[in-house]
Amino acid sequence: MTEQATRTYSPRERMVFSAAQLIRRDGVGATGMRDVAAHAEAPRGSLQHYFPGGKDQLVGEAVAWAGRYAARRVSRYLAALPADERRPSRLFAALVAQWTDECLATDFTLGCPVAAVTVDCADASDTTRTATAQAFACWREPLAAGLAELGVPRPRSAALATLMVSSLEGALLIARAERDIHALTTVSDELGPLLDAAVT
Amino acid sequence: MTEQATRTYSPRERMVFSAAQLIRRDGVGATGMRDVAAHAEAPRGSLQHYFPGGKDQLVGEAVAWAGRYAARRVSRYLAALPADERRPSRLFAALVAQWTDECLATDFTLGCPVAAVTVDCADASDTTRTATAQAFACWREPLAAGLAELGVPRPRSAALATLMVSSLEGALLIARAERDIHALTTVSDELGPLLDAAVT
DNA sequence: TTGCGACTATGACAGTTGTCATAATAATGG
DNA sequence: CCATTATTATGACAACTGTCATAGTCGCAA
Repeated sequence: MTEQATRTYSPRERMVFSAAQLIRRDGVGATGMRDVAAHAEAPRGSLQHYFPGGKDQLVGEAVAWAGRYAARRVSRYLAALPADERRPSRLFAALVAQWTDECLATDFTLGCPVAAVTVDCADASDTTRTATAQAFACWREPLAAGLAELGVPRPRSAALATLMVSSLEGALLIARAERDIHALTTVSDELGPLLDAAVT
Repeated sequence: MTEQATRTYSPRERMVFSAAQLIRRDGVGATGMRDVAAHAEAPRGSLQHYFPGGKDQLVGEAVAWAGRYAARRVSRYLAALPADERRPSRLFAALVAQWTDECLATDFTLGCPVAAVTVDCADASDTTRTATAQAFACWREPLAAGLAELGVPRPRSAALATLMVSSLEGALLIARAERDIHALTTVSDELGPLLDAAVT
């Protein structure tokens, strides 16, 4: 979420990226298309060219991008786990730490774009709602696979993956409201033993 | 959240109530003040009279109302627990069931107003952000007290309360995106044993 | 060159938004 | 009854919003 997207990325990609960035900070309603173009340093006229579906399409692609990004990050953290820390609790702690660091670095200005779109569009636009559902699935799937790889039996690993995503998402919400990391660390600490106890 | 607010409630109360209702369905940005007045069947001119602070004040009061409501509900569920089910897992299950029923009854059109305001206003308006923080605290406090009453030692009960709120809030988000109860029930089932194991 | 496609520029559109100024009405206490 | 306040009514304001129509520019192939 933090890599520079000024060059080597096409204007189209930058607009999707910027949309996700602005949405997770201000919400969908407060994010105008003109703002997106400006933030992406992309020409305004390209909006209707690349996104003929209008704002719905742009928001949908932003959410899809965020989902793929989150999935990639899970795989990366799983692969980067030290040999003596290959436990579910460590994977979860790494995920939480990522959000914690981002919260502190950005002074709690950024949330989760998928959560924002869910809250703002779940009842209005069905296409974007579907996009959020797929984004959550996209996030949960590699998590469940990772837990299985760490020794959690298969049907259970999926359930624990949804528990991880749920508590992480909720804790992020609370952290942003309180401008305090406490909820995130609490969730990580409390859930750790439960996760490790699920390995056979 | 479902009681009829047509009579015996002042126009002012109805507007706050309607604001919370509309916000948790459409988000803050998509909820206009004219919509709130119309939904509350209140005169439009009363808006600037009762809420001279503008939309910020109205949103803030709606969130505060939602926080108090949630707190009241926790106490009620705690008191209503059958004598042979006075365990933390049952309290949590009751809370989750409440949201589950509401999701099914309203076809997943309604979310949590506090979450919506957090996502939409955390970075924009600091007064409403503070309101969301207080609402979360308002919700967590009686939960921690309830856990303590059920036998969870004091410092731990607060941590488990934030874990409960976090996972519930996140699961509600996922449920709304997927239009499926599954995340809510999963969270309830998986967290139950952990909660009961904390009683001394 | 010519032509054709991809991309961009620009301005206008109708519909909102929140907010305010102003005035009329209802209620209440003297 | 009057006077004072609480509430409501109404219209207008400027500032947006997303979307569209139209024309423009660029690069590239024939």
